[in-house]
Amino acid sequence: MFLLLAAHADGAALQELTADGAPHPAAAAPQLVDAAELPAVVRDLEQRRPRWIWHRTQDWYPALLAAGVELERCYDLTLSGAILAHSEFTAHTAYAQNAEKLTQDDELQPPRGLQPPPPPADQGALFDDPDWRQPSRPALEDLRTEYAAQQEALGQADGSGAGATPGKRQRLQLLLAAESAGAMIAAEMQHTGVPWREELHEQILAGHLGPRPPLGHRPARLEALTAELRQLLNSPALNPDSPQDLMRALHRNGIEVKTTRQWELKESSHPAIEPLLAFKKLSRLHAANGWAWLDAWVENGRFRPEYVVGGVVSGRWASRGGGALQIPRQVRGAVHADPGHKLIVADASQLEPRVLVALAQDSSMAEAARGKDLYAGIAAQGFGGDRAKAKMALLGAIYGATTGESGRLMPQLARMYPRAVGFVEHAAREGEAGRTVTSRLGRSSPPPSERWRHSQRATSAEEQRRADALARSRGRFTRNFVVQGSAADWAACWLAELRRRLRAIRADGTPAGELVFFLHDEVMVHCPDAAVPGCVRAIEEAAAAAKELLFGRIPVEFPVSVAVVDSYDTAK
DNA sequence: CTTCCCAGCGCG
DNA sequence: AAAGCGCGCTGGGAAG
Repeated sequence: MFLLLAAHADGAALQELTADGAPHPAAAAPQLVDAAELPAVVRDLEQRRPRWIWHRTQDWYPALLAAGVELERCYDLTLSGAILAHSEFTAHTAYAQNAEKLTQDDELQPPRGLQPPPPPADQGALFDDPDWRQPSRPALEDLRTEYAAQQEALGQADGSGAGATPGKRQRLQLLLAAESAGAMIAAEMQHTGVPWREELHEQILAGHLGPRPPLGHRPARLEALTAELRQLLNSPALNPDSPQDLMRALHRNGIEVKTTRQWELKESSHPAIEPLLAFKKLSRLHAANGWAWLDAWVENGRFRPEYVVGGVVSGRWASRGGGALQIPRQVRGAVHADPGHKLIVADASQLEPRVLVALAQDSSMAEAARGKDLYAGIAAQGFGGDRAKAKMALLGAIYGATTGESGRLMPQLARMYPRAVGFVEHAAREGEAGRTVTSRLGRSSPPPSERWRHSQRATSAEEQRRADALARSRGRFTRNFVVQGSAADWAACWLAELRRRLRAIRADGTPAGELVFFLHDEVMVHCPDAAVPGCVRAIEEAAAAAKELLFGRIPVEFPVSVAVVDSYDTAK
């Protein structure tokens, strides 16, 4: 069952659709629902297990969650439209070609059918009416047309799979489902929040920085380090937070650095370096995750960041506010399970290299990946057992390193694993030539900008040099995109499969854990003690399911390492 | 005064 | 040891 939900007057309009997006013949007229009644109506309809189709998950789901309504599945028209408009799998469709026309002038314009209605003609008179600049709320019929167009494009994605290998249409359909599920999970995780013990965070801060200072003042420990630095560098007014100021002071004292980055400072043995590095470390803690952060982002024992699904071109999530995807190790001790609960922290070990093995179907590297530690396997096969070397070589191949240690190791890696290295090299060539590359499930890299294409028509030698540098830079991007993007595909499926299993456990009436955090290749579940074993199993089964959804039955494992802990800092 | 960019560093 | 990918956030500092 497909139910389209659109904004209407002071509430919503609801319409049942067929699978291809036509109005369902049995219920031709949309149902109008008052905003106040909506949660109850939706809860009631959910019993028929529909797929909810809506413009943006963010517009509807948070309020429903706040009203206590959880839903099983949805179709997010904005996220799906963005994928379909750019995917190589649908590039030949009318949908993608129309989208391209519409976005030629403005990269950020949403797919057709999703633009907000133009403001009313007498907009000037409404200047102080807050309503006219509200975010887009497309009408039901526009959304229905858009859904039908997306389904048509999806149906035209060519190729069903060979044997057990999923074909392009299936993969793209899977990606849209996983992306939409991700949008629901993001809203649910924001609703639930990460369990965060403020008093533990404050203990960490006090231990490093001293007691909480008055507003606008440096904490005692930073004050003391500043005084010490001013003396050691003979600079009584030095502000060590200012790179320019600091650079001048360092130069006056014969410390000839080109930047003030920590690794460059470490080269010097001047007595001021040690307190300076200590200052930088603590200053960072204070500025990014200090008392002000705690005041702004943690409430009633929960950290509730906003996740931005589809916020990264590769398919990774981004976040807005609170730096949710950069929780430093220093403060992870404050992430603490409630009484009678555990945190289950699971991460996919060496995800990107393993994804590369599967993408390239490199059987030699698959052999090396049989054990828990892929890098050790590679080291044993050809780097004299030197794991660090093997790791640097492989990451260098994925990132496109050309110089330094990892650049030097590339030829050997290429001899050992011609298929895996050839795969990323091919992606790099495509990018250098201005073409697009695509993840396993069909998310494509953006085309080069007009400025980039223009640069490639260089005439002078100087222009040519710059053009080549830009081309290589884009090659590194597309090289990484196929791996990072496919890893994001895998992670999205892992997450969606895990959510499904946790819901199934809960539906039995058994207590189950809740997803509270997701970070590229890592999930955190907050779980009643009794539910831990079932939850761990769900995490592992979901990982196996994700592999099969992406690649079919192939002899490459994606092991997850699972830690059951009270506190996040003891997870790794 | 506000707005924008940079350097630096946190995460994967 | 210090290159190569993707992000967000902060304070400083320049530009408007």
